[in-house]
Amino acid sequence: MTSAPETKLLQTAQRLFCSEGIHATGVARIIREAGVARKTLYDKYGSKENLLRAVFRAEADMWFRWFDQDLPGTGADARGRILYLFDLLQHWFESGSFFGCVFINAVAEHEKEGGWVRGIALDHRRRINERLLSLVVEAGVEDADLATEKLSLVIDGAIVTAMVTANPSVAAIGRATAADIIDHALLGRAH
Amino acid sequence: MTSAPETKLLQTAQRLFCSEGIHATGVARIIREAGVARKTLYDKYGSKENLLRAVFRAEADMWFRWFDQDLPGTGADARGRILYLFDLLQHWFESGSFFGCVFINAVAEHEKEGGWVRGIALDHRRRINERLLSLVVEAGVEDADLATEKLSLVIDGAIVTAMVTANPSVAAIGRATAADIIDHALLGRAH
DNA sequence: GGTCAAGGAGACCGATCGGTCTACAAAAAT
DNA sequence: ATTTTTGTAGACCGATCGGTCTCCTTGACC
Repeated sequence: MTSAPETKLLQTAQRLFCSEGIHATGVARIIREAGVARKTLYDKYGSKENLLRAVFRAEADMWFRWFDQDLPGTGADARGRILYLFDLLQHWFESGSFFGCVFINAVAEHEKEGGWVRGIALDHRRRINERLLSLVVEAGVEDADLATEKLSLVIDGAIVTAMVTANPSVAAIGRATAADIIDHALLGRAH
Repeated sequence: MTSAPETKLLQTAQRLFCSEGIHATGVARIIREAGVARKTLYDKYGSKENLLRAVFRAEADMWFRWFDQDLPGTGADARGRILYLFDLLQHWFESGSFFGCVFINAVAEHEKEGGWVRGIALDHRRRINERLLSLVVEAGVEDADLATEKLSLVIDGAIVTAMVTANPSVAAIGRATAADIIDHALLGRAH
């Protein structure tokens, strides 16, 4: 059974927006590679912009699956789950369909002052950092807010570096850096 | 005295490519805001793509000024110079003309497989990491290659986070993370 | 003062953009 | 079996894209 046109469009757009860029991807190519009529795209999504919003939602869902299902499923302690997040990142980088984070990429190629895209990316970032923070707090870190900001920065750095270098193993660099951050913060507590 | 058309074009392109995106910036807007004739752009640069290459060169020059002039000018030791790099980053973020790294942004909005843009960004990255590595070695870090990769990742993370959040103080987060990395590595040596 | 290159203003080109619309086939619902 | 929905194929629209070209002005140089 072949997926519904709506799903096919979403998956094709997700792939093309990330691998080729959003502006560089015309609707003609999306519908051709999705094997779908032009009218169907506009019946389902109304505009290219709304299709992009759907891609945003899809990638956000991936992150929430990580936090709400995969991480708890490990049974590890908070520190272990934070580090396991980087294993999930590596898995993403290795998937063959990784060409950067669609939020970051979208901000990069849209107007940064007054545009709607940056607002959506900020929302996403805020929600991710909430989840991160609760892990950091559970790990018993001293200055949890600072450690969370550090980890968030490392995650973004790993994503961008993986996009530029096309080398999935940068996730391990991120993981080691995260360990430095956490262990330094835990040391500060003991002392 | 007003700058030469060539300079005006380069500065305008640098600003617009970063703040609005490369594909989203038409040559009509570049020449309008540069106050220059369309023909002049094509006399000087030949194409929009070549203008982008010139913008790449300009941003690379900024980094090399940092490494070859600003950092040695501090007179600090290697660890201090590495940390001072994040003060330079903060200065960049605060400049009002910061809208992300043009290399990263360009990769984000161009084809990632087989395109020429990613190659240029990789070259830039490699040259920056060379400079970083020599600082890390001078700092006396144990596994200098690993520490360099970590620092490079943190730099990219700071740049991207500053672009998305428009908050220059993330440079301080990056600086603190860099300190975690270096101190952890120096600790490993002592032990 | 005459010459000539540099640059501005803007018409113009083919291609492509996002988006709309019509015509028709397949399938689902009744 | 008939109606209604869903989707495809593709013509078509105005706008904009990057790039070329002509015409004209300006200012530096001899």
